Amino acid sequence: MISVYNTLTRSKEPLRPIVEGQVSIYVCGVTPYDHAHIGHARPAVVWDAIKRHLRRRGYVVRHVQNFTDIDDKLIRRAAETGESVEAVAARYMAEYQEAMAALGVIPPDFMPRVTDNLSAIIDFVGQLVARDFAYARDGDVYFRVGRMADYGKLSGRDREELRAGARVEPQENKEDPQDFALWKRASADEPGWESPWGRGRPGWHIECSVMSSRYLGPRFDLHGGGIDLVFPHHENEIAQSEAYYGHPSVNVWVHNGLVTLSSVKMSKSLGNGVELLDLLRHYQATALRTYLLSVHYRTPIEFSFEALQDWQTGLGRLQAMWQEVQALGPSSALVGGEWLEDLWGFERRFLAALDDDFNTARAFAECFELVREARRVRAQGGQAAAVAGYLTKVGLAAANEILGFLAPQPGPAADFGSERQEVPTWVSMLLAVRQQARQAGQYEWADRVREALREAGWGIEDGRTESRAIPLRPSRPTQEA
RNA sequence: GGCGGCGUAGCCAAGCGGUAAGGCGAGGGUCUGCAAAACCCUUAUUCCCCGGUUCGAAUCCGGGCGUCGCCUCCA
Repeated sequence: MISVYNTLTRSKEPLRPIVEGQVSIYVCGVTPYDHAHIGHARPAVVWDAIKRHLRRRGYVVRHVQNFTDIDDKLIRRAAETGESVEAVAARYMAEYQEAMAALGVIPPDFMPRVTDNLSAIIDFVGQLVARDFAYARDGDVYFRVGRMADYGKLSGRDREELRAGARVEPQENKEDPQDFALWKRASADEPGWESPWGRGRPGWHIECSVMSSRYLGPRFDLHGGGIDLVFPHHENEIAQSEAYYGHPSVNVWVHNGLVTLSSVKMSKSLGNGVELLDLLRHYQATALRTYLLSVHYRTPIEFSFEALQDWQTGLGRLQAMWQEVQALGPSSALVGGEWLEDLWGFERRFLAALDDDFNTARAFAECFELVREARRVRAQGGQAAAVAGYLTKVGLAAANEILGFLAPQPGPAADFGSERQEVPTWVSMLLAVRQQARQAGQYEWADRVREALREAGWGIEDGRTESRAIPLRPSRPTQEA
């Protein structure tokens, strides 16, 4: 039984799909007006893991994630660069998808865009107006929040408090400061679509109500997004959809914690090393992906290069074990002991962790314990080692199906660990001479060469029979002052 | 000011009523000419503070303090 934390009820609930054996998911996507950054990757990676786990548990999953390809920020950006809104959106949508592919994210089954859903949006708004849930004023259309008695139920606000706190500047045209725009009049130089209320564009919230129901039906199982979207976005979405359908649309509201960036002086201006394509140049794609899964999805992550680096280091142990066992096959040896049951039980424990509100942090802990136990048994050698190795391979493969920490993903980022940087001739020649010196016992000279190479950016590892040169690189992007 | 999180070893982080997962780091060890790499072992009598409930609390309740998010565009 899978349990999921529902923001609406503030408790974990058993997952009870509307249609037996199927799970429908809608996740709020991005507005492609700037580079994709680490914060955008979290919901994508988290939902990717959730989806893979649901599939592993036998559900047929239908997953929709939108692009908000028309909005004020996009219009502003287009004005700055002198491009069309479509061109700006297309560029950043492509970048986003490139980054997601590198992170091993299975694309959603549908990625609807607002601009492809205009007539449905206009119809939806028209219905709300016709039924008095909304009103038009000078080409704008507003939702009448006062019509919804339980407005505020998701975010735990009540209308009186909202009014008292009223930071919402009363807009001239609104009947009530809490009313929000379903449709916004477009000025002559802005993109717009013809509608019964004149030329305009959709408000921010309406798209999700329309597209979720269009692709998943008037009721669906899970609605995701960042915790920052709870108010006003999801609150308003609930108001619209429930006004339209007369019943709740969403079974379970699932919100991921944010990636906060205070330590890297994050602002919307970016350019500080947290852009995904930039990060992917300096860290393993698998490390970046799983760093976001190393913490429970509802816990906020205070991003730091150090924490990411530490995680990558630890992940290397899992990857090293995989390298060691991936060629092993089943054994005919009949061996066993307590360790056999431990290794055998891995997948059960791993999946149980994920059943519990998708606890990827605990799932990873199981992986590390699997590897440690396997190391212990393998150190003893013999048939037990072969059997333990094979079981570990099976376990890691199963875990990797969901968490995705092994296969380096194709993409702009060469995988840090697997990349074979070309060793220059002068280095290999020096290494060869040094090897002879070592065999002759001239260690003092050999040590000096090692030191000199280190300063030149090459680390030397002396093995039993040969020495290797490893490129030393900065482990993270240099930060601008 | 209102609403919602969070505060667990040097750092990151699970656990959310039954007696502290996991990772990094650190210390010790195996291997090695040494070093590195790799691997093994060790590393919180205790969970921000003060009260309370309970046979029993990191976990529940009340009150503080700190911190983050939202209330305006944000994943």
